[in-house]
Amino acid sequence: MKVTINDVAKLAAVSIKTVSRVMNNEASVREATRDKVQAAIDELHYQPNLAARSLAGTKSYNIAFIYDNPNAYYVIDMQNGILSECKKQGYELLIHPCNSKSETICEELKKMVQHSRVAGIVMTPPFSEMPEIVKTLSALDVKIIRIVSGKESPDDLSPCVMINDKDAAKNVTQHLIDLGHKNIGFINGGMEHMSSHERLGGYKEALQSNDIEIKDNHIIAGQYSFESGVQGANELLAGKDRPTAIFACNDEIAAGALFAARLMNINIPDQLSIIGFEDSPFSRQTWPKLTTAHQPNKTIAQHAAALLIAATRHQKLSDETQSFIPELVVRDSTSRFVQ
Amino acid sequence: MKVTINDVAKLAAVSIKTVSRVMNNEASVREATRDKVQAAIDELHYQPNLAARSLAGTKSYNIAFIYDNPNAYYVIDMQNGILSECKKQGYELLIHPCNSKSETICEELKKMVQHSRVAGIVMTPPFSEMPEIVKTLSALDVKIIRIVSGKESPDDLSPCVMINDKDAAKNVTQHLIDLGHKNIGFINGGMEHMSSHERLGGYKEALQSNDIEIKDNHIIAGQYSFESGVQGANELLAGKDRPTAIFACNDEIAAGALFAARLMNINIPDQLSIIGFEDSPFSRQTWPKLTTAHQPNKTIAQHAAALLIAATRHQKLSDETQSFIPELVVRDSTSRFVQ
DNA sequence: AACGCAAATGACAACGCTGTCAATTGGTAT
DNA sequence: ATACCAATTGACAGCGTTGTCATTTGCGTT
Repeated sequence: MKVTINDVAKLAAVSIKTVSRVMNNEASVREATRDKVQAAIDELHYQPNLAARSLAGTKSYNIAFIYDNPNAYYVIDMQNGILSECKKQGYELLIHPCNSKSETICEELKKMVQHSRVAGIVMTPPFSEMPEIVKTLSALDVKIIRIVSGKESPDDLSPCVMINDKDAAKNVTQHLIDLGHKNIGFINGGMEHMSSHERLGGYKEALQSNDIEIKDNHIIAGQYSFESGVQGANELLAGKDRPTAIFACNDEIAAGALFAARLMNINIPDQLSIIGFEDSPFSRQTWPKLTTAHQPNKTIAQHAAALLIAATRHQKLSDETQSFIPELVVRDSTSRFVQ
Repeated sequence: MKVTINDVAKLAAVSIKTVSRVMNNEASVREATRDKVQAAIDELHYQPNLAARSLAGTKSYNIAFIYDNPNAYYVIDMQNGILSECKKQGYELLIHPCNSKSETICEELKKMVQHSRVAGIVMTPPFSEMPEIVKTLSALDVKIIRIVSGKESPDDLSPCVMINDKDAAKNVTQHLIDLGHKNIGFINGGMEHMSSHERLGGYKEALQSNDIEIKDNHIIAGQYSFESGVQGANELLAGKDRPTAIFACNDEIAAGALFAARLMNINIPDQLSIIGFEDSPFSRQTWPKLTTAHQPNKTIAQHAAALLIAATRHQKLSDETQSFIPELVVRDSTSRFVQ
């Protein structure tokens, strides 16, 4: 029932140490030996015991995912991405939901790291954008990888996987401009998120490079929430200088805007185009379905996990840090502006 | 930095075995000794090494959560519930998202259980409602606990935590009846889910006990999705025998119904009451906010995990299996029927 | 005070693997 | 053929805990 390294060693007629070498892809194992051992491993369906492995070795085969995000879709996607890489590489994933606003969060995380003996940590916003936390944990003997919004690493505290919200927002805005819109409202997410700054930046850049005036009254400060979308849209649509399109900072806001417009008997997309951001399943549950920017969360997370695991093995991957640009997905909430 | 059981033993002037006994809450440790050891543990902030523990012991300190559910909110709640119990009891949680429709799912899960040496498994629908899977895994040396829809255990394959959808649906329907509604439509979820059957049953019971006729044309077969809600509502509201209230089998369906009604210029709740089920965050992102039944997923999952862990320790909890009744949450999508 | 016995404690091996370092191998240069 | 050296392989200890079983302790009896 239970196959140990010993069984494999016997079958392959080598020492257990050699089997161990093969398992860990270490150098200096003769090709012929490696094949022989691999054959035995396959025949017995041998799987190393993780507990023994991490007890004996100096290395750990655990990585942790630390998050604090109310958006369940986001978390699940990230988690699944990390999980699939862990599976591939024989790592265990420890999930740590926690409260980023807690006073003792630093202490808490430190304790967790020491107790669980994790080799590395994947951090998403807001943790990834809190330098104190990154600093505290860096001091421990763990590798860290952060998923952050931006075109470049915000600092040298750890490697990062970037989501290029700015360029994506620029493209999204350009889509509206290409449809003939010149009066484009913007409903922002909370300013404690880097992504809000980046998306607003992209929006502004697009307008500028098309010589369209940036109107302050068309930029609404908001939160990443449905309610904020309703409120923001009400504000934008109430004034006399009404925009013909709205760029909502994420899909929830867009859904709220959609709803507010509907209440005002404004037909979407004929009288008003609305565009979201993220492409969460949420964006397909609205009617009309949202045009949005697809943020490949699962892929991003998987890439981050791959980098992290490589780092814990002191390997370097060729494309160290990578930047992902969410891509425009055209659905039914945007259309050509007709005077 | 790294505190081992040895350090504690030295400080407390006892053997490591005694420390181990205290850590595991074993009997036959003198009170005075226990206190002495506990003091040392506290002073050094000792935390046992999980790898060593599971390597040495016959017991495993891992439990797995197996799921296949597109509803991210549901999964996150369940996961957090299990996680919090694991934390409390010093267990690790292995997360296993997988495809219930895969041909090889049984083999896959079997492999996982054997490799990860898990002591127990928490299963949610649809896995918990697939007898073959439960049987296959029961044959292995793992405890299983299932979260299922129903008032009583569907079988003796494993202990279950029940969600009493029927009584909850009855209460929900009664709420509509109490508001004066006599024409109540029902949009069902997919019939492959036990919960759909149960909720429909509760709806029917409520009508019957109030001597209200059950009209077949008021019961729409659907799916647990937004689209299904739109379609179901269209069907219900198109006929001449139009219901004055709709019981949607979950919040997504209800949101779809809400939307369909709005398109037909039917005012909610004045002209039509709509009620959902589950109380997912989703139900607070609609407008008006949904009256629904609160399903305490996190609590349910935590309870299930507690039972499972007790079982792996060969302990029995007093309230073996428990049944949860989702409770009515009145918000803004229902109102008194006025002729 | 001595005895008996259950309760409490401890010594030690074992869990399955990896790190260290020593032993062996095979190929190359003489 | 021989010596040499790097490449390959193996022996063995040890990771931090628990299970087993032997030993000691403390308490109630006589």
